[in-house]
Amino acid sequence: MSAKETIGKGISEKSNFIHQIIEKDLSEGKNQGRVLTRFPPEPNGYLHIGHAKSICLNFGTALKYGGVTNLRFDDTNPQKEEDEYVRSIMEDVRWLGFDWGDRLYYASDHFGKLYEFALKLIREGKAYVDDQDAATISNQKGTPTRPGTESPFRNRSVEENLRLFKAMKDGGFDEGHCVLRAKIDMSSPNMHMRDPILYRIMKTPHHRTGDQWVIYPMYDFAHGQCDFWEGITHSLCTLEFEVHRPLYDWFIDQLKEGDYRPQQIEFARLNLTYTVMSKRKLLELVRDKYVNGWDDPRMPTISGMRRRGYTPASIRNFAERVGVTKVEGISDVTLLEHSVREDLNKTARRVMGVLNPLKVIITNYPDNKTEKLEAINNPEDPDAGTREVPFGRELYIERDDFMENPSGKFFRLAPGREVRLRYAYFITCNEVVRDASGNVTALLCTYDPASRGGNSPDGRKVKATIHWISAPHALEAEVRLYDRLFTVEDLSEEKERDFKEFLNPESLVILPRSYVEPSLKDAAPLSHWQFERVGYFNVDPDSGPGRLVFNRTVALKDSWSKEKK
RNA sequence: UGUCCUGUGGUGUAAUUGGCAACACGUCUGACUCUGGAUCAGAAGAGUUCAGGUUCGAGCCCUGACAGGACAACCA
Repeated sequence: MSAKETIGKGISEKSNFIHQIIEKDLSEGKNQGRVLTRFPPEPNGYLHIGHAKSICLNFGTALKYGGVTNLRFDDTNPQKEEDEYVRSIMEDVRWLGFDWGDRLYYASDHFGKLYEFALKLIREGKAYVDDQDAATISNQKGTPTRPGTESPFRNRSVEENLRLFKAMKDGGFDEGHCVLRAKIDMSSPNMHMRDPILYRIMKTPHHRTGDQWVIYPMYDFAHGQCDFWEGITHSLCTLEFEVHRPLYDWFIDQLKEGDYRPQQIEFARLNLTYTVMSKRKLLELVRDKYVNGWDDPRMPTISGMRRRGYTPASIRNFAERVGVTKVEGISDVTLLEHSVREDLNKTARRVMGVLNPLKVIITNYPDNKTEKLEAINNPEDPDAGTREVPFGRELYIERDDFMENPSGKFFRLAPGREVRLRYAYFITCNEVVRDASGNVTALLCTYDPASRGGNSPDGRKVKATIHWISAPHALEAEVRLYDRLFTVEDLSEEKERDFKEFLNPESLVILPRSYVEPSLKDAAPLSHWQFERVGYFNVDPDSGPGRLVFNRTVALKDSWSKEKK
């Protein structure tokens, strides 16, 4: 199956300013009609929903215009990058439904050419070796409003620079002893043009090149050239690189021979309410154990969302919905959640699960009798068929579905009130059983045998239908309820306080003893289910033989919870 | 006292490139329903940051303000 079929129609149908630029380029015959994009993560962390937006944009755009997309790892800093991240990134991109085919690249593939290019700049008098330390160079940079000053080493001879740079490469200097800089303009209003550093010495083994190199190019010196060598036509990146573009263009000007040059177009990164998106902060949450790893279902990482039960289609649809612009804003997580419900509503099979059980005894139902009742697997999908659920004298219902003194618009079970048990019978609550301290421990009810299957022969109506599970058949399960990780909508507004102060203490609530119906006995890890009237859940990989663990992906929309407030 | 970027309902985006501001999410009604889900029907909500200008006509063009953001890592 091709990527396009996998993704299905819908992806990239909505246009945006980048598509408009590309359509104009295409109409003018630019790049011989070629569209080649790239997704260039640094393998120093796990991908998050913000990356998902970029992945959908890059791969989706190429797909839309008959082009392809390169996956390129920007691995120019061996101190931060690891193979574990490379693997997780590839897994996540594939899981999202995209395919880079054989176009897998690493910035480190281009180290040789980058070195040659640096040599060329030196020969042309456009780069020099600076022996000053980091602090000095930084001070000489000036500030955005004050011009910088030139390094005393700025005017070394070409020969000396060549000799020094080769010595850097050959390990002749310690880390930090010197760097290679471009000779551009120390008084440029654009800080990035003030003799940027091209190469630094780093005696750290690289995850791919080992100890072959002891000098490594800076990102700014690598990225644009990698695009160029790979033949990228449209280099889509986030807004903060806008000010870098003149520098990238400067490098390409020194490099290019014909008309071709990659075109960088910047778009706004994704921000989400109640969420942090910086890799640094996510790493901190993982490293200091505020969450249980990169794939903790509360994390906005792709692996976290996968474990939480979000689907690739829901994430793609979300990316499509938020669109692509240059306006920096914050998208509402509820839009993401809507996309998740929308997809799961169509595909997730319905089952019954009781989160907080309350025992119900049907006093007029025969002891030891069990019957099988037919239940629909998915009303949105007739092909999903039906299943049988066991029914008996003792059941569990949801504690929230009973209220001793029903208030306002509560129309579920209460003393003297009749409700329907989904797919089963009408029952009426007659008596409340309590323990010594007065807590409700069970309900004594009677059922109407004529209402079997949930229909009343006399046309009698009940206000509510509730879910239930036959007590002797119930499967015990651990249910993990997730809520937003942070308590404030927009973390970027809270500059004075540390983001961890806003962690939601109730972001994870574990219900150790919930019950689910027996059909879930062999539910596959990561499979999606709707617990009727409650929410969407999926099987956590922590499950094993005899142990079921469910994650609440997202709750169902619940107008009663609004009523309560 | 720099350079660059951006200002459209609560949020995210549109507006055939100068022609009565549209859509989605959310919100609120109502219908239907064996999920207080889904679905369906409808409503409220912006006159496009502000002030000028060009024009028969401006969210789109021009000028000037104002507001927000990015840029001063040997990070990416």
